[in-house]
Amino acid sequence: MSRTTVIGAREAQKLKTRQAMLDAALGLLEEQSLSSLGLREVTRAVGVTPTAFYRHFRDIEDLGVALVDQALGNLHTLVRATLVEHDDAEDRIDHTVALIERHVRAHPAHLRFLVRERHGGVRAVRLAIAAQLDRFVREVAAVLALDEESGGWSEPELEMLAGLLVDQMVLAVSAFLSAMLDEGPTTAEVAAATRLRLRLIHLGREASGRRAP
Amino acid sequence: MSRTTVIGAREAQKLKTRQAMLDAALGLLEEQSLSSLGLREVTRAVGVTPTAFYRHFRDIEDLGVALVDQALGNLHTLVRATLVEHDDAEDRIDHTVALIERHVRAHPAHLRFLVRERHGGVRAVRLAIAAQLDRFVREVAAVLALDEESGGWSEPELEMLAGLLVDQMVLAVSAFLSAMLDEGPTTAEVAAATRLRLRLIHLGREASGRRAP
DNA sequence: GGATTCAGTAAACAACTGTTTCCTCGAACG
DNA sequence: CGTTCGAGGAAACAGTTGTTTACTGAATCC
Repeated sequence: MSRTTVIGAREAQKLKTRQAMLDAALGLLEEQSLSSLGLREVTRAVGVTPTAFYRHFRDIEDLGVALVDQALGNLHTLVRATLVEHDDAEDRIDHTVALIERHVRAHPAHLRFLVRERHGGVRAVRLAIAAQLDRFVREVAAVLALDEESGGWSEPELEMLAGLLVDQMVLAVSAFLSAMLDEGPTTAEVAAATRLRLRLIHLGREASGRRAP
Repeated sequence: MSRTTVIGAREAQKLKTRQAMLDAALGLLEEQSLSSLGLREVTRAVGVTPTAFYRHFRDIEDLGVALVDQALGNLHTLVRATLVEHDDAEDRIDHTVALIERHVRAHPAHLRFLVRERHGGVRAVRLAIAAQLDRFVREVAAVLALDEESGGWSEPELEMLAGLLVDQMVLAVSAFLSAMLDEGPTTAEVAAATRLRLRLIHLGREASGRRAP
């Protein structure tokens, strides 16, 4: 399933420094946004010459786009699995919120980058994130379509619901990150509030199906 | 109701340059984020010396915080008025979405700044925006409390609902802004999708009140 | 095993940044 | 009316930035 190319020690080293730059950039981006990140900052943090940067990226914007894919990488499949695994509404909500909290704790920098640059100042990165989230929305919609309660729901309606849910997840990620910095409510409060919101949305879904689909 | 201080020609000029700096900054921020905005950029755009900047702000962060209040200024009261004016759910949704679209067209730069810096790289600005939005949430909750359907709703539950709605408004603002730049869906599609979302949330509210409040 | 490719280096470029110190000159005050 | 005050200007400061050009030396290819 995974396309692996046999790899020489030559380009192994290249990939290693490339990844080092991405990691260093992610670290530096915890306290600033992409549009103020300097290419010299990145290379300095890695320990290479500024010129080496150009062997891997055209400019910082290019690096940002590369960063998007890594950041959204696993969350897709994790959420999908959680949704498929549980079909009771309350279970789904609890497990999804717990999953998000765990994921934020495990990869704070990646997710901070996503949340920050989703509406950030670099157009190409904004578009890359939007494209990834769109894929995510369609995946979630596909899972929702399997539920019994999706009886008379059209595809656009399901995508609307999925979009609503994905936005709630992103907002939850942002709130968890704030909680970890002691800005705003605590982690427990964020989890509780998110569950409440998701429950309300679920009720809306049920009610919507029951009257005019 | 408005506290107006009698004003000399002296500080009238000072306020004028201060406002010119805020406006110039807002313009420059359409294509970058606050953390990359230079104080020299701002003064150059206004046509004053870099040193003049310090007569008005300690640094760019300070200017950013000042910008927050201007940006959120009117939307509060407009939304409040719209909610109070209509109590039919469908009317509320239609008028609120229309109001948001109009407001985005009228003040794109202010709103872009808000959406961008809400999760942006400058902590003080993030906190200022969060504080303003929190006030907004409490205002909306207060209006919702007047509805009949808010029978057995506790205050935290009402604030949860209000928070959900305010987040939807912010997301709608962001989507309208993207539409104006021909990123993503068209303006009409954004309006339609937002109305769908708000309807679903309203159904959830009704259903939630009907069973366990 | 010799030729070639290419990741990373070294040094220099002009342009820009935030901040300081001192100065100017018109309005405001007593 | 003379004095004080304060918004804005001039010039210089040491650092920083992105990008170019020419190079080295080790892994790869034939």
